[in-house]
Amino acid sequence: MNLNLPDQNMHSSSEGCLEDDKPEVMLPCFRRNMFEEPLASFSNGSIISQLLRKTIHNKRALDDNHFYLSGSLAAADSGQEDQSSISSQDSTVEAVSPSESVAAGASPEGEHLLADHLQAKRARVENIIRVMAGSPSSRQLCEGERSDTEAREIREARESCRENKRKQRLPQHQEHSTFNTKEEECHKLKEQLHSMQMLLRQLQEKFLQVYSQEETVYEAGDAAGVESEHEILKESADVKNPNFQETLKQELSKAVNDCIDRVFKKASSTDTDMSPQQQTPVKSGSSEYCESTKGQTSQDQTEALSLVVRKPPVTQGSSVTPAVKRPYPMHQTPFQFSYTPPLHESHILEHLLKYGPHSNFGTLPCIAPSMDRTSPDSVDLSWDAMAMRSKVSSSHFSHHHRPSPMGAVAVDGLCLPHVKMENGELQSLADRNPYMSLNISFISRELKKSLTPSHLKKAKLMFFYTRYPSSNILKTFFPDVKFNRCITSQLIKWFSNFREFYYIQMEKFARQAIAEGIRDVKEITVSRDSELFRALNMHYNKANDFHVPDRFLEVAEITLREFYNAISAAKDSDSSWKKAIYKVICKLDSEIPEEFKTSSYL
DNA sequence: AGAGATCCTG
DNA sequence: CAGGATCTCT
Repeated sequence: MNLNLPDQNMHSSSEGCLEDDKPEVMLPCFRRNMFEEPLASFSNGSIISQLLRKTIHNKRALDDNHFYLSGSLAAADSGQEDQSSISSQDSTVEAVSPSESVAAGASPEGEHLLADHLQAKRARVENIIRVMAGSPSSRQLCEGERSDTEAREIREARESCRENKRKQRLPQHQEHSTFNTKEEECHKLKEQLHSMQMLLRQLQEKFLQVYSQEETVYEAGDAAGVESEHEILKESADVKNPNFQETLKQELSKAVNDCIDRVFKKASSTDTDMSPQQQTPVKSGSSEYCESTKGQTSQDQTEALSLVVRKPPVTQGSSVTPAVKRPYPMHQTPFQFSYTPPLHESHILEHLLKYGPHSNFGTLPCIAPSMDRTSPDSVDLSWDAMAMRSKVSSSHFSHHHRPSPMGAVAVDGLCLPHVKMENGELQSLADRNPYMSLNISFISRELKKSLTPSHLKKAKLMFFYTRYPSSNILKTFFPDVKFNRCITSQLIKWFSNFREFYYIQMEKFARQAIAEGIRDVKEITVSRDSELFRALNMHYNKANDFHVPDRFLEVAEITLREFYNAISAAKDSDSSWKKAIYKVICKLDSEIPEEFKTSSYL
């Protein structure tokens, strides 16, 4: 009554329209990686051919095809292959990589023969990769078809490998360090290959699973869908999946192929750096490598499939934390092959989401220099995990609208909100890439999850801006949450509880003011020093690491005055006297900062 | 009927 | 903060 109720402008703040999406945040790097980097990486397409050419006339070399087959199959197996199989793969890398065979392609008359060999070998390598992507049955077939002679050759090669290892036990220091470096690189390469192979299968499985759910189970709702999910999967998989499956296999095979090209190129360049004398004992290098990597393989593989990536120490490249978070910093790290982390599933998934399956996996952080993020492994999507990280640097989180305490490490996860923003762009991409949208939908869905304590914390902070969020707002601001009826209700309930506490405090302090003899409503104010504010801040911002917006103080003051007036007018005798107040307060919601839209905000 | 808000209780 | 009851609104 005696309060000046805010008009519309009062809460249509200057923070921008809710739907004011900002495509440019993401777009530049998106385009860059999608269309430029793959081109660059394709220029390396003939690496395998070059490497094969170098070894083609090496009569003493073991049949590397067998090695490839063995190694690939070993890696394609779900980590249960024995160590000797894996080490044979290692030795293969070594056997091919040396570049000492200068004479190989030198003789002109050998060109035709060489070309034939080259083609044949390349075909075999590609075939192996296809086997990698193939079904377990096809794999078994290959195993079964392997002749006894071949098996024996492989065993002999392994023996030779170990034998040479023993002979080379006492290398010169320089040589040793060279090999160590090379081992390190090759080991990481092997890990990456292994990871990709694992991912290949997982992606295939997920693809099948999700595609069959696409228009049936998921839309029908969660609870009911779970049980029927498998039946639907069975029914639809046979009809729909083959084409998509094949295409996906091809795409991933292509990616793996290119990855291998890069691997060999790197290995080759490493060898080139060696002195001629060091290059000569080719097998010694391979044997050393073969031995030394054996022990680590099984251990290192164990975490390569985790979606939640362990975070290494934050590299504070720049001294100052950026004031404005860039979801995809343009910062590019130099190509440091030796220090690249293992290829994680999350990398693959993110890559697929951002660039689509037709893009080149060479743009992945572990392989290519063009990382469009500062922290290659900050891929965890969860608000939860980011909140955990924020505890480390929560001291930064003290200013209004300060986007992220993570600073340079700020990550949007899969940037689901951005994906929504980019509908137009994505559509054009999807036109060129029919599987893009499919990837986006299923990957984002796969990675969403239920509410966590960190979501609760985020919701409380959001309460400073909105007391009555709609379900749409909730969906917008919790992009990493898999919404269903239950989750939505829970979130709504949270805000209901927040309001309850809020209104209880208001009534309490209003009565207190009246009891204190305050006669004029203008005497009632809410500042950051107020007891009321402290109570509210303690409830919604317990850690006190969030700067409560001034607008919330205004709203609190208005609410308090509403209660004061109502109680003063003895309206509280009416059972529904609060409803009028609620009606006023619900109009005072303001815009939630954009930063809250990111799943990684805190 | 279902969603959402409040009230009450633990 | 969750669960249940009740009420309102569509």
